[in-house]
Amino acid sequence: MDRVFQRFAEQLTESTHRDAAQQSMAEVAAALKLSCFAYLALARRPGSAPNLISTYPPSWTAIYLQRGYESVDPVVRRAMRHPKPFRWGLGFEARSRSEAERALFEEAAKFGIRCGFTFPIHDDKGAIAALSFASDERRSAFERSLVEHAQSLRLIAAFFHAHAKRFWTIDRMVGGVMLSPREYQCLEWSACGKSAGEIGIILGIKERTAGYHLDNARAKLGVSSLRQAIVLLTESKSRK
Amino acid sequence: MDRVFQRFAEQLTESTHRDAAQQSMAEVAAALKLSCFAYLALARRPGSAPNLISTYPPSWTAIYLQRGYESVDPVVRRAMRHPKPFRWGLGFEARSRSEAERALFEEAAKFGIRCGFTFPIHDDKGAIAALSFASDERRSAFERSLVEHAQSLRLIAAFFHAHAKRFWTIDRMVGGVMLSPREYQCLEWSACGKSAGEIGIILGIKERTAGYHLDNARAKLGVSSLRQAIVLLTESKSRK
DNA sequence: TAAGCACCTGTGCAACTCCACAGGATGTGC
DNA sequence: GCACATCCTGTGGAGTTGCACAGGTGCTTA
Repeated sequence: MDRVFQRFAEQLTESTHRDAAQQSMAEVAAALKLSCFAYLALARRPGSAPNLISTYPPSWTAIYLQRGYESVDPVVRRAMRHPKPFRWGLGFEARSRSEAERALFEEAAKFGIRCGFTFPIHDDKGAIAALSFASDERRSAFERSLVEHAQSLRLIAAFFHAHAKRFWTIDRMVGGVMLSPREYQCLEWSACGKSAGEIGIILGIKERTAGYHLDNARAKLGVSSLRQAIVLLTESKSRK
Repeated sequence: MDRVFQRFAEQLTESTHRDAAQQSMAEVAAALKLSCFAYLALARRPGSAPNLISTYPPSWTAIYLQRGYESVDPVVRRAMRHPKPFRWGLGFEARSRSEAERALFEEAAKFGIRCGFTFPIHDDKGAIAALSFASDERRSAFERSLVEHAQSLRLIAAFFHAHAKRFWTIDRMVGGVMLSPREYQCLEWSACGKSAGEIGIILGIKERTAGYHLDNARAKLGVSSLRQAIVLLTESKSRK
């Protein structure tokens, strides 16, 4: 079992994409006979989409994200309220559950997500996430494993969250400055070695326009060369 | 306790220097009443110095490293043999201990390092390290904490190792490739926006020579433009 | 001794960057 | 309506990069 955790630590630390992180957690879940897992990081801004890394059935996760089900998920509600781990199942919080929440649970059940155990994550920066392990029915191996490894899984949840949040490269904040969508895009392509002419072809604009956006990016970042701008871009990417 | 581990995960993941990593572990040790800790990563090549991150008394660790005591440390010997955690104290492995090993233990005792608990780390890549918590005498709080948190501490050891080994990355390793001193230097200046002519003036070489080194750096890194090379340089710097 | 590596330097030239000038359109907030 | 931000496009020219050719020295290792 310790080789499993050792391997998880290595893989997660070295993961630079969400697929690798997902794989590292999937291996832990398999070794502990925990079926499937879902790590859900709630958006900072209400109404924005959360971020998910999961081995739940893709047909279910696609629907969940598309319909914004995190807003009517009683597991999420509970996880937001308190960082203490909890069990859930079909009768979970039945008395305080809305009709929409009940419908969500019934729909998830059709995809084999009927019961589970969730580790809420409230980090120092105010972000809230949850790591859940789910199953289609209560199995003694599943339960035994959770009890036996509860403390380790809490640590694993914390580390997974600390790494996973770096994958949400969303905003265009570079060197403390916000670039426009086009400026950011052109700078990214330049960092890939593309010339203004090539960027123009890629984005369907003139070479001159691509150059214009790169000029703007340099000016905003207060640097005199694209190379310096690219350093700032790369640094901001690795900080997230 | 979970806030302690949560905080540790955040701090360790975000640490870019050994001081930050040391601080993250020191806080865990303090919270668990585990006195001081020492993470020792053995060198791959026999005879080379190990790497140490520790809150042991600096007067002791300086002597330990200077005299190469890892080669006569029975704790290290045991940790190299098997990844199972173990306790040690003044009578540790007395029967198989050499005179030099006995002397080492007695010397450490003078610095207040008399007993402890060690988590050996054997990673997938063959590297061997050990995380130890030590004390000047056996205290019930120390023992109780170790028993209670043994499993978490094993995970913590694995994660600490996965992160700490990044600090020993040899200089001038960029994108998995080792650049020559001059190549690295010229690339660093280029990343600051300096042209080959300017680099030549700075380093007291001809513009042509600076360009030659930059050409070599690009070739070694397998990229076609300096911009791409600078991305790799910046990434490798932020990973250290 | 020969080979490999790192460092040094010269030439030429097409493509590209950086900086400067100029023009336009659209959408948003006050 | 006006100001601002973003996006779009044209011109010119000096300086620089990327790629190619060529030469050399000194040190280390098998």
